[in-house]
Amino acid sequence: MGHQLSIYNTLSRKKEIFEPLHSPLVGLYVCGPTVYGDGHLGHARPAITFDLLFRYLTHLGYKVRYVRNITDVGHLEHDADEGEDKIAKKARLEQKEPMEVVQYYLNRYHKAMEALNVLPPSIEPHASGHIMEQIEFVQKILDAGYAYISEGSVYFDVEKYSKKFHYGKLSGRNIEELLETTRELDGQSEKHRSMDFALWKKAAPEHIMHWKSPWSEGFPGWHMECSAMGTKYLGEEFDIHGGGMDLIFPHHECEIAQSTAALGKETVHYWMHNNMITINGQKMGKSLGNFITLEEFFTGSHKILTQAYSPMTIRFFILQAHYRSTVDFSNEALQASEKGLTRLLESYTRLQKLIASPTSTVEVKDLREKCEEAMCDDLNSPIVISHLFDASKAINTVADGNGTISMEDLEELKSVFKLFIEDLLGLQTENQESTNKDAYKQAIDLLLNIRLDAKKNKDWATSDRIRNELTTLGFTIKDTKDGFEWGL
RNA sequence: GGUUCCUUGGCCGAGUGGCUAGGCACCGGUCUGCAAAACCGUUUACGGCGGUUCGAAUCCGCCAGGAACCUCCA
Repeated sequence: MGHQLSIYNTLSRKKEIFEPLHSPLVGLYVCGPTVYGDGHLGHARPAITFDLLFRYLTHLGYKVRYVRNITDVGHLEHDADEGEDKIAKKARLEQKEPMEVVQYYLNRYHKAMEALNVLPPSIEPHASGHIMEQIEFVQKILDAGYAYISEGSVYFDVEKYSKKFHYGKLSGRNIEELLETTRELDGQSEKHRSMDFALWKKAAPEHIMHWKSPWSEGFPGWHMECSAMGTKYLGEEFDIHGGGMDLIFPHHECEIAQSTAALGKETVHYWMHNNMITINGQKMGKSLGNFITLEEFFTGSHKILTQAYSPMTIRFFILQAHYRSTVDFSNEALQASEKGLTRLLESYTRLQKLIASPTSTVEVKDLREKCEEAMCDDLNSPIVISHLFDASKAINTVADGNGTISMEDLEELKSVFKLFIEDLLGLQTENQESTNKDAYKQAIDLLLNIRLDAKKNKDWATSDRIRNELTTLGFTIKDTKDGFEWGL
């Protein structure tokens, strides 16, 4: 390894060399979904981004503890302190237990993640399973003097906190100004200031999810779960915290404030944020109603989609852009990704069948190095992919008989492709259910061998019939110099 | 209004001072019974105007357009 991993830290707004606190151990926390609806394209972005990070850190030899939470309580609609709990609302509408709603959407989320070949995290804690930890965390903030109790709810005192610490350091918000302009107390609210946020909320009578606490029968504020669960599983200081850019404010800013107030120190060393997926230049999101669920992508059932897209196409589409860029959805862009992915994976299949020669006419020696370099540069997956395409051109040249490759180079190329395509980018190479059955494979081979004989006898009718009928069934048939290739 | 960021060829999308990104599409060619695939070649760029520099897509300023956050969102 000639390179050091550098990652962009939102705190400093620049790339920094990654130095773990307790190498080889690495703590990674990523904000997971609020499970009150089906996962959409937007959910796939952080999942895939941090899956790539998880895989790469592991490849570098780190022992990663990856925590991705499940928000199943406390996430309110409309206003952080006034709206209805999202899970509870869904449960009310569907006349179900809140946990029934949670389990249903969580199962579907897991299924989608598995399809996208996103590795499961080491720990997937539920907010509702850590109420005690959250109550203790709130108590610590109260004890430290940075929170106040009002009508059974507990609020974070942003003004007091900002006298000693920097509230706004992550989002770049200037809180001094806001404090000036909101000096007047708002008599309508339990809160002293509009910018104060809830650590614990007293449950209104209609709320169906509530727990006992020293202050009231109620539930934790949304930001609380990440502070409590992150520090519980990764320690009071840990390495990386990730999530979508839209969570920077208020969620992550509040998390920093909570942890700093309670523990007196910075908990997170590197903050990483993936950018948004847009549709017609606008953010794709639940609240905007312009989202397409992952299920709809896989089946092509959304009206905006001209076809179905496989999970691997979605994954490749996302990896073809850098995680800190916005990426704009369109059928055209997805179809381009689909074709590109096919090209890449077909050359990978061809690679397995190449015959070595005494010498090489293709250059493969620095491929591994170039790919590692790109990954180390803040996970630049598009560059990795461009290098792999260069290599796939070399593979095709050799496969066509227009070049040669030595045994040494061939082994290196196989090793690099396996590492980057399968292990790191996580692109599954074949549909294992359909092509792994030997009898099935041999039957297709038999048909195509019959076609080959027909071709030799210039029996084009038989030859074309076999090709056309197989094509109709969804196969792709390609003639090569001395035989054929096929796929589904 | 405040904060942050973006504008690259027909489309997507890297690149942050000099060296062909890459993919998709298009066109020409090789191969093929035909087709597909593959390979070779070609074409289309850095929002506008200034500035710094020997040299700028890349740095600085202004202008235009767009986005995210400031209320829940990945």
